[in-house]
Amino acid sequence: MSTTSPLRRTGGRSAAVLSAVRQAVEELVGERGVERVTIPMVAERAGVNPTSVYRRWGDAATMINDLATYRLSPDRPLPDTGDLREDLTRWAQEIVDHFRAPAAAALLRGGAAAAGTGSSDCLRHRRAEATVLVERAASAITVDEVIDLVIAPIVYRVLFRPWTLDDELAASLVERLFRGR
Amino acid sequence: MSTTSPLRRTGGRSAAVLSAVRQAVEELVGERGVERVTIPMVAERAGVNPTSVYRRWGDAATMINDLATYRLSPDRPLPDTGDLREDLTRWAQEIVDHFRAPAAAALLRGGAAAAGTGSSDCLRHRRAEATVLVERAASAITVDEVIDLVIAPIVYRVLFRPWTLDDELAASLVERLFRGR
DNA sequence: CTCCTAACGCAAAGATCGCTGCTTTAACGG
DNA sequence: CCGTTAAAGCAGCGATCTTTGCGTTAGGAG
Repeated sequence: MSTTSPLRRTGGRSAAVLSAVRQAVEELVGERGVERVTIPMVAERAGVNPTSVYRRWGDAATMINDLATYRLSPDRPLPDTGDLREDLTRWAQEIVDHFRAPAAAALLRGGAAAAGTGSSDCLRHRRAEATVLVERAASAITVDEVIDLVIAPIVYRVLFRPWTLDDELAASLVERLFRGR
Repeated sequence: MSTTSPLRRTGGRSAAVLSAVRQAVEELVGERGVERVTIPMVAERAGVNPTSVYRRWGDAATMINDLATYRLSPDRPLPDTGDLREDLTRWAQEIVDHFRAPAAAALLRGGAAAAGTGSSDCLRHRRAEATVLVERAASAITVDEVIDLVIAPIVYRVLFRPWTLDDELAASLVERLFRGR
């Protein structure tokens, strides 16, 4: 009997399963979209028994939420060049680059689909980051303007016109934000 | 044998099925969220045989995307006041009003979710409409600007912040389009 | 009105999924 | 090492979804 803490097994086989499943989820989400990823599918590609996945995560949504790591972690350092426009450009570029990965785009689609039911905004971190950048610079630019003029067009393209996510997009959107149209 | 064109049946029973399915999908997507709507479910509520739905659309994602695409009738008359700004404002207002209905918002979520699998854009009619308005006026405003500055912010709000779809939104977005920020 | 056949309904077969006992393996503590 | 037991594997069940073959209904053209 363990008196200190409930015994957990984190290494060896468990770690291998976790790793294999994580990679399989990322691949499949990118290939088929969040909705069309099932646990038996993931298990097969990971070379793991479906039961193991069911026992650990319960259902596909929980699994994807847990594993599909947003490469844009909330803890990552934000650009801080001293120039708001430069900061916003780099920040927007990060976001565009991120969503060019099919898996990331698929996750955004899933987030959009779920936004109605779970009232959770999967882009709230981006909004928080915009707030930091804007308030730090004490500029006339508002957060809502950043959302409308930079984030919204990026999101629109990711969802409906992903082939228009080109290298100049981030810079030109931020330019428009400052220039006015 | 029809020599002119492949015979299609659009009226009568087919139209009734389409209408019933459309209403059922809107209701169910609004109630349960896009991911949890299945074809047998839709068929039952529509009073239609599931086979008919499978034969017409193939799968749930295609069906939802198709219905989301046509929800705002392509045949409806566009505003034509002689003033581009006024036309765009009324047009944007129509769209905002439309998406304030929870069922319409839910369908857009479905369209966004399904946009990945097929390369279909359920907002392509809105883009076509914008093209008509802009080209008719021979203005300096481009279609892409209308999409980025008017449609994208509306879509972003519908998906992630639906409570911000207020009465002034359409007018203020169009104003920004003309004024430059 | 009549013919042709697209589109629908029905029913049964087939596939897939999610779950649950039970057995087997191997991670961690002593 | 050895013992304990967390976690993985296996097999099989029920439910639901999906497909398919075939008969029936009714839209559209002549």
